[in-house]
Amino acid sequence: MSRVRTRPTRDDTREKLFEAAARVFEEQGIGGASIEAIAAAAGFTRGAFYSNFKSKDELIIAMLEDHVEQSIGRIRDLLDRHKNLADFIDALKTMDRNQQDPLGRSPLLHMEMILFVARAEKRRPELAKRLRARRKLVTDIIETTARNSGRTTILNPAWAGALVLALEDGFRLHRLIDPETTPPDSFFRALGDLQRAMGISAA
Amino acid sequence: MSRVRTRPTRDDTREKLFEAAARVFEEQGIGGASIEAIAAAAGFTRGAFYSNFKSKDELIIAMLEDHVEQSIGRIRDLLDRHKNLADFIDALKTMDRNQQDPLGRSPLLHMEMILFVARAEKRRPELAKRLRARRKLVTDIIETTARNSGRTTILNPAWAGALVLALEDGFRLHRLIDPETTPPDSFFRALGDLQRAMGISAA
DNA sequence: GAAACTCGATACATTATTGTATTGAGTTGC
DNA sequence: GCAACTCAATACAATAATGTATCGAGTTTC
Repeated sequence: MSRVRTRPTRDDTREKLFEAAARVFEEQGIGGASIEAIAAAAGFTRGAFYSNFKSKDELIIAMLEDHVEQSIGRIRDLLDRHKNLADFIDALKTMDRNQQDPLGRSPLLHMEMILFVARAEKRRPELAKRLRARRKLVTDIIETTARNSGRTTILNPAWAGALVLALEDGFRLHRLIDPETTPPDSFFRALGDLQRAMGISAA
Repeated sequence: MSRVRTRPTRDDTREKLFEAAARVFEEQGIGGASIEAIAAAAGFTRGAFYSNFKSKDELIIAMLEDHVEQSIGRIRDLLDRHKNLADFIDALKTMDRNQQDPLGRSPLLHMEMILFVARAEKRRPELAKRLRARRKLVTDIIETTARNSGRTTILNPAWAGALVLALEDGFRLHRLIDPETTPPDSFFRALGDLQRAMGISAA
């Protein structure tokens, strides 16, 4: 260990580039952002960028890996800490706000990334696979929860997961252009409706 | 009127540029597409492009106006021709496939455009307004239908519209990266569930 | 049918963007 | 403490993209 570190570590630089890229992508879109703009937003030159990533694609892929890993980690963690459903959902509500990774923080960027993955499917099928794995984790949780909580005739448990995820991203998307009629809690409100609808089957 | 027209009309050219832009945007994203690439895809040079549009932004805005107008028109038309709900939904199902405007045809482009509008909100607030108007038309229809069909305690009619639209775009989005678990009829299936859930309230 | 007009092509100047090769300050191993 | 190494900056070459000005074939008007 040196006495005083005057140079940031490699990880610091990468992290700064992630944050900067997120800001630039949000403003200009992934396709519209130049490497120069990203590096500058992070307070670096292009040299720093190329020293850390081979290309814009590689940066994006690294950001995605990071995000999916963190997201899966958070979900597993919540699952361990909150055994009953109500607690779990409560924890979800409060957590959603202050996230460390840029992708989880910005709905616009989140959408942008999904489109990137869809478009990159041919070149990079592993990206879509990662997103599908994350998706499957969530749908499985929901399916299990639905099965255990009470039987239903309205919705089959396997289907419920797909529904919930579609609702989440659907509201996220619509909130971008119509926040007035799409309050932040729309998704959780829909979740509540869904739970009630499934409970009702016993009637 | 001349006897034989050897030069295409202005509208033909614009239409070709729309189609070409849709293809290029789908492949490269809006931000990643150059004017050169769009013009070339349409079989023109950049000269033709600039003769018809001031910039890429203007082209996109024209495409959007076109799409929203057509979409609203189609909805109103369907509404007139199919007075009862079941017919209306059936007509929706069959119509969804073969649409003339590029934006309605490509889910990826549809999403891309929403992001464009969200990002352009500050520069061009009228775009988001148009999308919100289209959105309100649909939610109003759903609200009215829900009110007339049978009262409910599970979902309030005003809320049902937002829910339906979120589902539509949510499934559209997820189908891009996970078509396996998101069949094309997912949205209609969810619609059916929703109808049943609302009907149940009487029990 | 000739003058005015339209629209896409071409040519050109300018700026943006990219990727690589090299340099040098900072760091680590021994 | 000095040799090897790391990493961001700088310089450079090449290409990509933009926007404008101009030209000419085709079209309309009278």
